[in-house]
Amino acid sequence: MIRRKIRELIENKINELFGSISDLIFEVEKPKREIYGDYATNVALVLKNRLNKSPLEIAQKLAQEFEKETKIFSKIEVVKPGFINFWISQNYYIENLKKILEKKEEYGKIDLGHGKKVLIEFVSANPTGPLHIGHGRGAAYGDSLARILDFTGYNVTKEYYINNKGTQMIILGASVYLRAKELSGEKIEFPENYYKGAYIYDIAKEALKLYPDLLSMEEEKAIELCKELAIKIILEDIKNDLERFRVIYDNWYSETGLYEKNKVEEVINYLKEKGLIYEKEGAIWFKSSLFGDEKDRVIIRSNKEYTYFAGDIAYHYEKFKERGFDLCINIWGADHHGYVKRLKAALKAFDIDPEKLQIILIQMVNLIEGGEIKSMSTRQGEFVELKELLNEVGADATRFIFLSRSADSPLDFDIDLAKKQSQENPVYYVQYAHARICSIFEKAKENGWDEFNWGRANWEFLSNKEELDLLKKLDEFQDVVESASSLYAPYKLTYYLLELAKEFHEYYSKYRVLSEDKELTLARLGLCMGCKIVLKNALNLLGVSAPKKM
RNA sequence: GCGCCCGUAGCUCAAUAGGAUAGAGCAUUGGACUACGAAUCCAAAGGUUGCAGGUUCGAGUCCUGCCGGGCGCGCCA
Repeated sequence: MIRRKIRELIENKINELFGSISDLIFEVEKPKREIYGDYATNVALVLKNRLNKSPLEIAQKLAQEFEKETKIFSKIEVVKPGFINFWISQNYYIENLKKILEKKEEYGKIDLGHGKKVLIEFVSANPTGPLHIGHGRGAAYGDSLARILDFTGYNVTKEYYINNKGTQMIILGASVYLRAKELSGEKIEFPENYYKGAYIYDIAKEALKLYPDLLSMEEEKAIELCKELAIKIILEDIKNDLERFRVIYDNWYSETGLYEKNKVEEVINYLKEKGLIYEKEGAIWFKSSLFGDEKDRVIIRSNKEYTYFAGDIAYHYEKFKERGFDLCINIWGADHHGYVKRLKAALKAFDIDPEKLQIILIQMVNLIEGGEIKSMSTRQGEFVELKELLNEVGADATRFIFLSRSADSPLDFDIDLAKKQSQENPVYYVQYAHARICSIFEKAKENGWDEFNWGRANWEFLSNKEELDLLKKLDEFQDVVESASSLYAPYKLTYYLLELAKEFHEYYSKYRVLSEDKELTLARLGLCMGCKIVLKNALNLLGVSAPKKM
C-alpha cells in the first residue's frame, strides 16, 4: 500500500514543481538490496529527457520535498544515476497493522474495477467425458481470478459454456449406443474416432436400464436418447467434480439455447447485411480475414451444420451487446490459440473493441508419475481425471500447485509429490504457518488470555528486525493483490504466501510470543494476528483453506 | 513452411510494465526439539540468464537473426 502512496506523492510533487507532464511512466519498486532502502523510484531518470535537466538535479529537488513527509519517511537518499531511495518509518507500518486488525477479512481490498461488469468464462469442456487434469488447471485459475477480481472491485460473473451441439455429441451418443449393443451380447466394431473411455460403458448400462427397448428402437432415435442421457450424466459428473474443487459457477450457458433463441441466425443475418458473408463450395463463410484473421472461416458447412465458430460468434455478440459486460475474460488451453484471431475478428465486425475480450491462454499440464510424463487423450480414454486428484491429493494441494505457476509456463504436475504431506509440498508450508498461529492463540487462552484488546497494545515492543520485516510484508499484501488483479496473475499470491509463511516461521523459531511480560506478549500476539489474517485472506483468494489444525 | 508460447542453479520455477551485485524451493552436505506444533529453523554450496548482434544512462526483460523444446495451422471441437 505504501507503494501506491509513494507513487501518488511523486505525481503530486512533479505537478507542483514542473507542471503537468503527460504519459509519464515511472516505477516505484522494492529494491533487491536493502542498502537501497525500502522503496526506490526511477522517476528522475525518466524525466531527464522531458525536462532536459540532469537526473541527479531533478532527484535532489524532489527529495527535498519528500523530506517534509516525516510521518511516512524516516530517510531519503539520492544516488548515482538518479534514483531516489526511500526508507519508511516504523510508525507507518504499525498504523497498517492496526488497520489489518480492524479490517480483518476486508484487509487488502482495493477498488480497481469500480464495479465494472466482467464475465469470466472458463473450463467450458465439452460434455463428452469427465474433466481431466488440464481442465483442473483452468478451473483453479479461473476461479481464483474471479475471487481476485471480486476482491478488487469488479462485478464478476463466472460462466461455463456448454458445447452440447454438433457432431461430437452425435458421436458421443453413438458411442454409448454401440456399447449398449455390446453389453447386450452383440458383436460390434468400435470406430477409431468414437469415445473409448470406460465411463461410456457406465452410461450405456444406465441407458439400458432406463430404456429397456433401446435396442429395438429405430437407430437414430436410440442414438438421440443415448446422447441426451450421456450429456446429462457427464454434465452432472463435471458439476460434481467442480463443486468438490470449490468452483461454483453463476451460469451454465447452453450452446443449444443460442439456437433455440435464434441468436445464431440473427447474428448471421446482421453480418450478411454488412456484406461480410458469402457462399463458396456449398458452405457459408465469414470474411474474418478483413479483420486480421489469416483466412476466412466457414460458419455453416455444406451439409448445413453450423460450425462451433458460428455459435461462438453469437455467444460473444450476446455477451457484449445484450448482456452488457464491460469486459470478458476467456480462459483457454494454449492448444486453442489459433482460435483467438478469428474470434477477435468477429468482435471487430460488430464494432466491439477487441481489447474488451481478454483471452488468457494457459499452457499444458504434464502429468508426472513415477518420474515419467504420461500422455493424455480424451478420445483414447487415456487421461488422469480431476476426480483422481481430488481423491488422492485433495483440493487444497491441487489448487495450490496449479496456481503456483504463471499461465505462460507449462506445468509439470508430479502426482507422487503432490500426494506427499511433507516439506516438499509447499501448500502445507503455508497452511502450517496459519495453524501454528491458531495454536499460539489456543495456548494463550489456556494461559488466561480471554480477550485481546489491541487498542491497548504498546506497539513499540515490536522492535526486532524480524518484526519490522513481517510488518513490511503484511503491508506488501495490498500491492500484491493489485498486481495479481491487473496482470490476471494469481500465482503472484502463491509466491507472496510462501514468502510470508517463510518470514513467519523464521520469526517463530527465533522468538517466543507468549511470555511473562504481558505488554510484550500482547504486541507480539497482535503481529501474529496480523499474519493470520493476511495468510487467510490470501489463501482465500486462491480458494485454498486455512486450517486451524493439521 | 507459417503463427503463438517457452529457454534462467543438478531439478521445478521467480525476478513487480527496462533498474542497482539475477533470487526461492527441492535435491546435496553439516547442524538445532525438557519452553507457543520439528509439516519448522540455521549454515554451506550451486550461474557466461540457449547463441550472436542491436537499441540506451542501464537488457534475463525490448528489436533482428540463428539453435533447441511445446502447441496450433479442418466445411473438428
